[in-house]
Amino acid sequence: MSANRKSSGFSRSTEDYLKAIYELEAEGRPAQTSAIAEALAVAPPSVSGMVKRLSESGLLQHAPYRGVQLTPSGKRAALKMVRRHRILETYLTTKLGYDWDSVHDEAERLEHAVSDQLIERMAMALGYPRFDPHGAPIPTKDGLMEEQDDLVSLTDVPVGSMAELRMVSDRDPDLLRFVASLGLRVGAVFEVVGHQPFKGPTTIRVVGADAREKDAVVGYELAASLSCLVLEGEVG
Amino acid sequence: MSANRKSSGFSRSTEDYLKAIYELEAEGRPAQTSAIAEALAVAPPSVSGMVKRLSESGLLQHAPYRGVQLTPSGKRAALKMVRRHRILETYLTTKLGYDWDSVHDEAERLEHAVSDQLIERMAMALGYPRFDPHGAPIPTKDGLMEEQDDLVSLTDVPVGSMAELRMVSDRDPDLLRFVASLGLRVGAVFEVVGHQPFKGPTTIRVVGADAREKDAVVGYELAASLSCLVLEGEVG
DNA sequence: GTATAGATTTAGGCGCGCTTAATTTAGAGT
DNA sequence: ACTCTAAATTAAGCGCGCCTAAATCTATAC
Repeated sequence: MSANRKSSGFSRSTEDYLKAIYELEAEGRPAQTSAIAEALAVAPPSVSGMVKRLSESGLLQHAPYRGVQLTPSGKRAALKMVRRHRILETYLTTKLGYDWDSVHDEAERLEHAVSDQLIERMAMALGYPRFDPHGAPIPTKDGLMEEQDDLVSLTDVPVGSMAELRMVSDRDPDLLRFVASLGLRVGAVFEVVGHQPFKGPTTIRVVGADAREKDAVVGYELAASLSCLVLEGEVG
Repeated sequence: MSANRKSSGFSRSTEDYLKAIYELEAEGRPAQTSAIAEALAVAPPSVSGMVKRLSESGLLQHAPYRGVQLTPSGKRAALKMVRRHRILETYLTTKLGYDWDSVHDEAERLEHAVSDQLIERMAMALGYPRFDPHGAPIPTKDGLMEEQDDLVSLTDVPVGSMAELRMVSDRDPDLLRFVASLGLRVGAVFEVVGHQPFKGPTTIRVVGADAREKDAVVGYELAASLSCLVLEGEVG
């Protein structure tokens, strides 16, 4: 009889590793030791050790010196954590008045402590939302997640197009606060005025809530992390 | 930089020990090693080890072979956990439809993961409740807790008196379900029909929601764990 | 006053997840 | 083909919190 049994049956660390590996795979990158280490803020040898344990548990496959891949059961567990995280973020924002820049850390801790029952009750109270406050799709209980294949990064939205902000990473609170300060939230509509070359900034014209327009300049790195839906061809 | 920093700054185990010791002290019993061990379902030597660490951290005083006492800072930390637990129980019951018999375990896990901010937001959403669903008083943010000195155990309510159920331990879900099945909840009013001697059962007549009356027989152990307010002298 | 039962502490050890230091491997460049 | 670098792994060890077994203390009974 060991400690640390929650409803998932995995340790806190195990849950963190699975989620981090899932997110790396989802970004297309192969899940390398160093990438996992960086995501979890641990030293690479810690990852080697944990990867060994996880592959012995059948949660992932390990090609030594090459990388790691989730097995179906590992992916299922990871998606469960993603669902928990996003339901929690949505609940905290909708029901308890959290801002979108402050929910991540809270959800990060709670996702290891909640029961399946609590998550389902929160989901029900929210009307089974499909997206979290940052626009990320919420996997269903059965581990199905909507594709977002029509989204492009702001850097790739053609000049002159109208576009809608659809998704921002929840990782960096400062970034989220800054984005909000530009008048941008998920669903905000704007026109792309121009891209500077050589990874320079993008200028956009945001349609504010009061129908006023406001120009904003967004650095390349930030623009690259904003996922948008291009609305139509050219403007007027 | 070690792991496991939450807003409280203590490890999960530390929080559990402090709360358990607090609850033993609150019941008047001296907090002995074996009592702590039983409360936490660990072996006595584990307690000796942890007590050593906790007293080195200044959270409690240890008189070897005698027992343990919380220091002011230990008591503060313990009351914080009690507040968290009771706010969580109240929130889950009031806002998410949990029954009073199923909230304890969920709160037990969540209390280690929530931030101070989340607890305060929940408390606000609930209108700063003074009691949890089992009738236990909720300490304030500053660690003040209402006295409940007018309550007596059901075994001590005089025959013929009317009384009101005010508090039940949240520990045992089966007990709580059974109590509910008798028509008893916090605030329920009943008449004590009789006590059998030699630790025999107590018979009560519960005033139901539909104003019908229902007799119920309650074993001694259970009766001892029901805290009641005696309403007036004799009936009729 | 002493024997003894029961509680407590010490001793020794384990698993998890982390670290740093040393070693091995993969893969790119010449 | 060989060298060199960056990434990954192995080696060794630590802290926490748990365990069992053994030793020790307290307190009660006689």
